[in-house]
Amino acid sequence: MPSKNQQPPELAVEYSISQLSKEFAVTTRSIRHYEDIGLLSPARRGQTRIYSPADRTRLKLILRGKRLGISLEDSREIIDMYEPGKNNVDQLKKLIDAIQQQRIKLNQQLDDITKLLKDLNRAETDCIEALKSNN
Amino acid sequence: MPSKNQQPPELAVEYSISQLSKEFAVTTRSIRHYEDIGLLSPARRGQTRIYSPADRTRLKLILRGKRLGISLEDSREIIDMYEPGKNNVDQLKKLIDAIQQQRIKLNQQLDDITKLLKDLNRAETDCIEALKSNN
DNA sequence: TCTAAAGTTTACGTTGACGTAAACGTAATT
DNA sequence: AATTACGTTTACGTCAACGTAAACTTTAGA
Repeated sequence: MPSKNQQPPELAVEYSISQLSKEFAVTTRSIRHYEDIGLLSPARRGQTRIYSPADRTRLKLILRGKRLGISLEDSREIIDMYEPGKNNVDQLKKLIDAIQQQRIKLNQQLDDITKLLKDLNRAETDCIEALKSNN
Repeated sequence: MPSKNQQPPELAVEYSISQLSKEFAVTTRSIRHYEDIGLLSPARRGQTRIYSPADRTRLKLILRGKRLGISLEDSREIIDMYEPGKNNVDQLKKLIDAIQQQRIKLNQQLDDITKLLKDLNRAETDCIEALKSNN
């Protein structure tokens, strides 16, 4: 078993699947699924998966994407944006464009969220009103 | 056909399914699906569906939810929060709690989005850097 | 030594959110 | 009268994202 020590996750050098599963409250099945579709590729010690801090970060990004309703396929794209190391000029220009697309979507989400929050505020005050008059 | 006039959608008093479909760039199949699961219940003229401004608003809320990755079931809950008219005290307290839960989730999303935007900024500058040195 | 905990692969099942015909009705245009 | 545009219902299909066994191995601990 990798990393038996109970230090904060940030400091570990490797992780077992169940450690990550617990830390991020996601099933091991999901984590393996992300590997199945090529979003993760942890090292192996024998048969057992060994996750590096980098793997953990990728998982974190995947889950953040999920919370934003981003599909796994789209997450793959986004995550791959972060390493423009070996891309050629053409690729890089595409990347910049994709980044801009994402930004647009995120700004739309920002707008949606603020509106929803306002709606919730109104709904809450309405609730409190109703409570007062209903008592 | 309801509302043949070409005035801005806000001013119409009723809508056909294809009007809404075009306005919000969603298929009629989806709109009917939302009805199937009880998220919409438009009036009928004969067999034909007639959507009121209120129906249109509900659809708008559903789609906003979708953009935020909210499931249709959860959207139903949220939308139902907006009309605390005939609820009893117990229901209202539950509602306020649910509203608080949603707020937490939304604030988490806000955090996620700002982080993602920062990441994208970094990715973009990296891209531009790579472009410079690669030329 | 046996058991319990954690790991593995393989593979079929499920759920949500629609897509995609098929088969038909109605109403306006040509 | 026939085409076109829009509407309807019914029903099977699909795709993503896992859930859920089943059957097995490996390792740590009583």
